Amino acid sequence: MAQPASGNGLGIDIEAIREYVQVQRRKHLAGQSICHAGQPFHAIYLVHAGSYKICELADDGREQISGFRMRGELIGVESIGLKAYASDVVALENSEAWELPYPAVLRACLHVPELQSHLTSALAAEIRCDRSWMLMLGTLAAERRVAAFLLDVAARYARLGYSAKHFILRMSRIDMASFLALKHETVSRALSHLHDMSYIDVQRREVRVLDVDGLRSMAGMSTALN
Amino acid sequence: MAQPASGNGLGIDIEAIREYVQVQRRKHLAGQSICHAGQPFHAIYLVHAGSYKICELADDGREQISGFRMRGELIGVESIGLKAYASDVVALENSEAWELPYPAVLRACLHVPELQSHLTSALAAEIRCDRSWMLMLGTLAAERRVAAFLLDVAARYARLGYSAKHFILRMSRIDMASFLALKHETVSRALSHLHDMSYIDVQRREVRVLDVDGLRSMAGMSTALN
DNA sequence: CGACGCGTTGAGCAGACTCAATCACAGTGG
DNA sequence: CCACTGTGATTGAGTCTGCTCAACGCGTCG
Repeated sequence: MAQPASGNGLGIDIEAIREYVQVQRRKHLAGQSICHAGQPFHAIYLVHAGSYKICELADDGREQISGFRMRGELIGVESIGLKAYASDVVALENSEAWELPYPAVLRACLHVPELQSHLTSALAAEIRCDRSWMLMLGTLAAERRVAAFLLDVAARYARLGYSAKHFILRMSRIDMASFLALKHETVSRALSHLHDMSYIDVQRREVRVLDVDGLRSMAGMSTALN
Repeated sequence: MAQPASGNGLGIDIEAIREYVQVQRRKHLAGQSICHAGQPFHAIYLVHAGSYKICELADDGREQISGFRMRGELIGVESIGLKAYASDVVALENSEAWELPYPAVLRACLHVPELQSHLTSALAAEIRCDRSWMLMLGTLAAERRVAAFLLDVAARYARLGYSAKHFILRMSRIDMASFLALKHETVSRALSHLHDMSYIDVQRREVRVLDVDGLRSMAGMSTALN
């Protein structure tokens, strides 16, 4: 049911909607934004390469990363129904996202009923993913959150066909910390400690997972499933 | 953009879909559940009276309240696309929710295109609401979270036509604490302190707001807007 | 090379937690 | 009617996790 979760598993079938939606390929250099909070909302995006971070902003300047997106995941869906985007989205590395103008997507839904239920399911999956992280952040201590985060990243790389045991973190410690509601020093210490306990091997952004079950038990996930 | 937020403002127009969807009124006594995580998903619900809490569950027994719902708000949308409900939903008092069988809702969307965009917007609003709380929980100290929570409750009562200055909290300190990722003693102390500072008057579950702007500035919300 | 951003590590502090006692209140049964 | 019980709320005292402040190392880039 719950599970680690992040992004939406269900990929939109691009080919099925090409007929109705004019898809634009948008490239972004590391640090460039897809959209800023407050800018007119006109499209959602499907990540095609690289990765992005989503940043929530408060009136008084507080801000927090609410998630990271990689290939096959949607961006901007939380702004549906609004006049303007609700958050900033920034490329973590040189990346590419496909722009799907939202009015066209809505029109396509009328012609392709499965698309409608796909979109709805994707939105619901996004909610479950957020809720799952709220649970993590609300109930796990710092080190356990970091363990859960690593497992999530690993699972997402695995889904894309990359190694779940050896990967490069695309985001800085500060971004990780912001997402996990911690300070970057705490994240750093947690990683060092996981290293000391031989759960992982970590050098800067390069991570090697040595003991998946160890990490899983820290993150409060049954080692049996998955 | 962000704002306090909770539930989805947009009420589904029941009359417009009565023709396609067989709506059942379901009453629940305090403590009774609408649904349990793992039970087959078949319907979403619209709260008609009373209030409910939504509870997320982890494999290892951890659990957390992820939100509260009152009149006009939807329940169960996060389970769309799944075979089974993702969370438990429990009535906080004697309440009533209208059951909308999901397959029928989907079918109705084909006949009433506005319903489709309404539903999508409602899901997106739910995501924004969750993100807004993630930001609160991730960036505000305990007392400020409690202040933000009170303002949110007040705003929701106001929207229903009740007083925003004097209301009864329907949930226990433990439920509030769970939602705010705190311990119930901390919530209790925070409320007492807000009382000491004359921002509120609180006796058990009865709350009187004495200084809205004071609370707003604590919660990091501009006092100008709204 | 020097500057800067990022990451790591240490020492001390403080906010939130834990444990525990007490109080208020509703429900129950003698 | 009141003692008894159980749950929820409040408050206190002491502890500890994660934060703050600060120094330092590494790597990149101008």
